[in-house]
Amino acid sequence: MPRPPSQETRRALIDVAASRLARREVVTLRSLASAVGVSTIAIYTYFDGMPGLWASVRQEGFERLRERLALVPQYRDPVRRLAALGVAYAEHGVAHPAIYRAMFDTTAELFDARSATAAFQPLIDGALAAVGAGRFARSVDPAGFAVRFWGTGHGLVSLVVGGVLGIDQLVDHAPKVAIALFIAAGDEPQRARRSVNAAWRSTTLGNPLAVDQHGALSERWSPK
Amino acid sequence: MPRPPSQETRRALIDVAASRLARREVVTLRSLASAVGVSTIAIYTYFDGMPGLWASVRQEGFERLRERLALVPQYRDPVRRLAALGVAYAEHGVAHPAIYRAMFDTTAELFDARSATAAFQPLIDGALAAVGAGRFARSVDPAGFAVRFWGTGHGLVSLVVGGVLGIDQLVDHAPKVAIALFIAAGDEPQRARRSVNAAWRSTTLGNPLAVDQHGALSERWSPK
DNA sequence: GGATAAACATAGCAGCGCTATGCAACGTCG
DNA sequence: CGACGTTGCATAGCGCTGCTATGTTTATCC
Repeated sequence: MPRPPSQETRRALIDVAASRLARREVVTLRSLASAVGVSTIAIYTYFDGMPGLWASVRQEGFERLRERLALVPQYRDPVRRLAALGVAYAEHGVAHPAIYRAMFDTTAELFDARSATAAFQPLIDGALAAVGAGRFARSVDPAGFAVRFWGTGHGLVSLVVGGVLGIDQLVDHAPKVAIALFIAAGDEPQRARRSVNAAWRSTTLGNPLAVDQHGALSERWSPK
Repeated sequence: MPRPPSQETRRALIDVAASRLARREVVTLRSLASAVGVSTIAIYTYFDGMPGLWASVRQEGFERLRERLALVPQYRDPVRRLAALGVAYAEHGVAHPAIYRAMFDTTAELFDARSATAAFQPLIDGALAAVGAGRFARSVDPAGFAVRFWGTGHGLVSLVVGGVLGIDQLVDHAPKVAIALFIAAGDEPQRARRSVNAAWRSTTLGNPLAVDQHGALSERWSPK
């Protein structure tokens, strides 16, 4: 009997919020409503207020990250694939700093964690493959390795996104950290270096005008 | 000729802001002013508005971190000292999550970066000592190593502070990452493990009622 | 085609950061 | 030592925020 909600309005609100975030414009209830052409009530109908909208924007961010990581090829070399996932993660974060920040802004209300879990699943799969291929020691727990790989990478990326480190420092240090973790997981040093260097050679980091995998021009990154 | 500003009022405003932050209370201009017993104008007289106050709170956070790291003993083993600095950093961040978050909230206005630099200086000195003692390869750049050590640790700590990872995961993964970085810097694996394990054995992490170095009861940490 | 329940608009609430105005307090002078 | 001038500081009010009470519209079901 009830009137069905308009999924287009819901999507438009999330998209406009993400867009305004990326353009570094203020994201207020009124600005969103007027940009979409609805009244302020819509944010309550669809998201139960601004905290709920932020939760949806974060979820959208993890979904986009998942899509991005899903595009990373299945290299024959499992360690190279892990390194490529790391590069893609860094590129994505640096290309979309405002949304990256929002994703990890945990002052906001929790959201459905499944989208975040899904985004990181390739890392666990990659570590599992590296163990299976004999590149990592059998004693390595794939999920644990994925946490270390992601957690350390997140540290560097978030510092770049926050303007504390420059992109050049990310390009300098991230491969070194990855190599260190791969070797610690049991990979042979020479092979680890080769796999990581191959992945980092092809990065578009530092080219802020690069067109990303979705065909959209990257958010310009500018150090504060 | 002018009337001199009251440094006590200035300090009280910063302290109350840090205290309210730690208690997870809202930090508003009006709440600060009424808690200190002054009018809202004081925030403008001393900090030129709320952004300036946040900058001062962040600076205070880095100053406290510096004091904490300065208490780490000068072990004879330079790698053990680096590991102990890492433990102290993690303990400090986990004990004061709200202030830690504020310190790295780079949406706020920039502040005098010298306090942040001063806080991290021990890491650079430590890496330099490790190179000097022959534990790290001579080719290792101390400042670069410090960035990797800090950046990766910051990643894990910020995820714990944000409620994404649990403290148990920090205790599990941080030592492994440290060992990986030390070995990659040229330290002998056995010695690296010994130094790191010695440092992490004595941590009070996971004991939320621990009294910190300043004699104050730690901010209770509760996962969101 | 009327009943019903949700979508949605309008208007107004309290609270926010900020500022124009005016007075009070202090160090520097004649 | 008292007038001056500069700054500290209080009061009141502005425009904005997120939010909600009220009433109307709209799509679905019987």
